[in-house]
Amino acid sequence: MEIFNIYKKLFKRYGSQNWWPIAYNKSNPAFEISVGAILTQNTAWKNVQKTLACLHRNELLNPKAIIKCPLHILHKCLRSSGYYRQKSKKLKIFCNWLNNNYDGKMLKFFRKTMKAARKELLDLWGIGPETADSILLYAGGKTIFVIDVYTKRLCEKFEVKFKEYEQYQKFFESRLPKSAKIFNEYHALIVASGKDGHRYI
DNA sequence: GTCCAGGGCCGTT
DNA sequence: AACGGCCATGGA
Repeated sequence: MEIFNIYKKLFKRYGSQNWWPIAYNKSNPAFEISVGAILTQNTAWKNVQKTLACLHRNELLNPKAIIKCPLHILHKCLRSSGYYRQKSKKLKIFCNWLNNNYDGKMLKFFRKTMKAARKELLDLWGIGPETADSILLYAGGKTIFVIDVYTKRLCEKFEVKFKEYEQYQKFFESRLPKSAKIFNEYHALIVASGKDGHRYI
């Protein structure tokens, strides 16, 4: 089945997913999205929501506050997201980078070309390809396709298998309209479908 | 009790 | 380049 047809099929079944879900900073969501993208690494979103709520409660959903926050306080909020020591460190590194280079503003960062922006994110400790691309697509509106474990399982169903992340990415991007909106919706639909074990594909 | 969640880093081969 | 171990909580 064609990749774009799978998208249409999933859309008909699951409808618009409205990603990325924003709970708090709706007027300036890019930072919250980036934090969520780091927190949800190999972790159920439900557990991340508790952390976001705690961060918001403690007025920690901004770069400067996280930079200043003592580690043991950050640990408390992050515990429910798992890997809380690593992820606390990741948030600190991300916030320091953002504050030092872009005045704490994601919008300044997103002025860069996508390739330069992607490389810069990947050079940060704690941000790999999926997290970088989630930030670029969902926080920055860049036209880049996010690959995750559900995407690879979907590919397996059609006996499509690669070694590298970027190969999966090219596979999808080359078979779809070059549209951030479609990339956005498709990845979210793949996650929705993956949670059902891709049973309707 | 086991397995998995909207991964990524690091050391060894 | 490839592979395994590690990180850690919470729900099914």
